[in-house]
Amino acid sequence: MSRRPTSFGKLAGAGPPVATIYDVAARAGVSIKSVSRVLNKEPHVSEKLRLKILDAVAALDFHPNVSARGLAGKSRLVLVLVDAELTLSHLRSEHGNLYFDRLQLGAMLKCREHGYHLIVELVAPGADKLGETLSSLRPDGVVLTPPSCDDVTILDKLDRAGTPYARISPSRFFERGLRVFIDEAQAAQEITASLIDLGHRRIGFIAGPKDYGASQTRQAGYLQAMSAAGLEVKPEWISLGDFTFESGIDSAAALLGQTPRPTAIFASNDDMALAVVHKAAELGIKVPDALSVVGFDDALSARFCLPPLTTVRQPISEMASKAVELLIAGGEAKDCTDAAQLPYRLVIRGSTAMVSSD
Amino acid sequence: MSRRPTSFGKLAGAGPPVATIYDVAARAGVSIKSVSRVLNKEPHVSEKLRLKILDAVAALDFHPNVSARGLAGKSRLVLVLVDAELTLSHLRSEHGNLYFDRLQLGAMLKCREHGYHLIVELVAPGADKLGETLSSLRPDGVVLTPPSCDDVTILDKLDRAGTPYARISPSRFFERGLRVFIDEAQAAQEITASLIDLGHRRIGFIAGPKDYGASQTRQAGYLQAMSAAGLEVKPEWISLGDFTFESGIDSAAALLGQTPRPTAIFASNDDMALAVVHKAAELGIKVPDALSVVGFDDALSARFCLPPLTTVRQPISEMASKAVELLIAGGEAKDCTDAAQLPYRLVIRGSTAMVSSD
DNA sequence: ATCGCTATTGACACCGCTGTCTTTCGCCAT
DNA sequence: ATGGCGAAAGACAGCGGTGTCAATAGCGAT
Repeated sequence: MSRRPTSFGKLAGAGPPVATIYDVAARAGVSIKSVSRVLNKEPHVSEKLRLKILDAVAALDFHPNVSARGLAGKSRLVLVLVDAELTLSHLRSEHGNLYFDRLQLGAMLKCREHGYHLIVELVAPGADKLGETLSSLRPDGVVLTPPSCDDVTILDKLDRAGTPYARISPSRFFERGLRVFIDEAQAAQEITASLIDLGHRRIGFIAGPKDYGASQTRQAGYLQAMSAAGLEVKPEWISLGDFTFESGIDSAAALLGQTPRPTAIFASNDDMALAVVHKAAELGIKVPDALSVVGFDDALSARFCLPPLTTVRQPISEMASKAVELLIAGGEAKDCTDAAQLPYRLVIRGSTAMVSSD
Repeated sequence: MSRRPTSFGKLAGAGPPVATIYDVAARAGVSIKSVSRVLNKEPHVSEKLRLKILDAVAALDFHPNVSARGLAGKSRLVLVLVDAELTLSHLRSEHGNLYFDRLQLGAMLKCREHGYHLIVELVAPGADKLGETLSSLRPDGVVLTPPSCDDVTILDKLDRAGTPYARISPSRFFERGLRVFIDEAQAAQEITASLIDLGHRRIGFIAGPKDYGASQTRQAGYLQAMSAAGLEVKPEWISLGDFTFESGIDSAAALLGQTPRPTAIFASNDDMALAVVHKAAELGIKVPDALSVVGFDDALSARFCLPPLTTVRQPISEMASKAVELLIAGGEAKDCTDAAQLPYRLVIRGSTAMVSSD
């Protein structure tokens, strides 16, 4: 047994005494290594010793020091990277956005459950400070959200640092890192079906860039819903966008210029859906009376535009929780899953309605 | 010079090599202590050495390990305690709330500025896990917001742990911890004056509990504005509440039952102001047409009720930034301020209007 | 050239815990 | 009893920094 002087009870000026592993070991009459074994649920500890140690731990209200553990092994820190531009734009617009609240809540609770802690850091495209943060903090895992989860620079830096990361709803590079996502094909199919149920027959679709996996998937869902309903899809009903508002304007113009024009448009993301609403207003087409519009993502703006957008919501909080879970599991075993699919939810808002007299 | 084997370049399985202070020392041909001195801007380092070391630091892209520093000295961690109930209720209500986004952004940027990191943790009344978090994380400081910044249990635990904390907009125990706040008296005076400017003469006031400092201060501001405008304040115009919605209902009933009744009511917090709006609707009194209502705090609900509430907004982001600044300064010097006052802002919304024909 | 002093610099212990390796213990077979 | 063995428990060396104190260097005064 070590004769190292225990710090417990010393009357240092700063804070009151805080129990260390040495104090616990001394009180239980064992070596610190045994205490460590119990704390980490390692095998090879007799039940008798285990109980004695647990007693001492409780009596001293001992909690292992994160820094010390981090120095010797895992940091037990999970880093959440918050996108700088996105955050700033939220703050500028007076719109509330629950994305980060939900995200953090989910991540935080899961962290707590496992004795991990959540560090929040801002990241700007280019990720100047990321390398510094990684090497000085050495988090056990990083949670990424759109759009930064698709930023090559960031992914590269993480790979180079050898830090595991979980990407929430990535829209490309599907082979990189751990991933948490929803079944986009199914969701796309379902939201298309909801338009069909409202009586729509001529339903236009605005695709995303063809090199984005998400884009392909959503289009497949749209096509499948149409064919399942026995509806024909005219080639000109599908317009190619690139997920930006601007491209949405062009696509909307192309779609709405047709005769007869579609009575509903499914834009494969909210930005483009917003553009459709915008263009429709410009053309004097009333939404949802004369045109139903649906998007995808439940973006911040979707909730606050006029009319608010019917779209697909992802369960952010659960996804964050799952992301942390995967990261922690990944640190403890090699044979763990590297991806998880969660249930989505259709959010019906004011931008859709029964088809008007056709 | 130490002959300790440098870890730089070792081909460990996990991550790529990361420079340590030993690597820097070796490359610069100095002792690690000198490197440490330079990193911490300590005196007693010759300019020549300093430059050599800085060169090595840059060349190796070295960033000191937070865990190691934490173990030996300061943790460089700032903890933000997020109120559990508040957060959950935000999530339940579909209302957006920028409070935490603003708070975190401000705190985060200031942390980054000083090489600190932000840890976010949930805290529930009772603060079960707080002791554990404090003793295992040993943060250099904690940022508290309402309502947890007024929770005795939490303050006690922090004091007992000897952890410095900064309270944002505390409403009691003004002598405890570091404080960041706005000039409530002045703000109350100004918002009262704004009612007077709208032509109101009979302005009711709903006070908070008399043992709350904030309450006293706001009332003083109200009285001062009235007297500055040469307006009399009838005793029955002041009703005592306790900052809860329920007490606001009672006070509103008392105030609105008078003849002639006030044309405007200043409730000393938003919850009570909301209650006034509620009671007025019940009595068939239109807000703002027949009654102007103002609150205080710019609470979450203030923005989203109908009509949205005119109130006083605190600069959350700046306050958080200031809080972190105070905490960090406090850790480095003894003679630092323990309180800071920041500018507020009147937020004029739909609950106030020119007084109607009297 | 020598002494004295202060400004630099370095050696070394230590922060609290985990990984590795050794020692010791309990128990069964011989 | 005696040897063999796997499980239990401990000793000890780091992890990457910081604090303390001793060693050294630089430099004006004598």
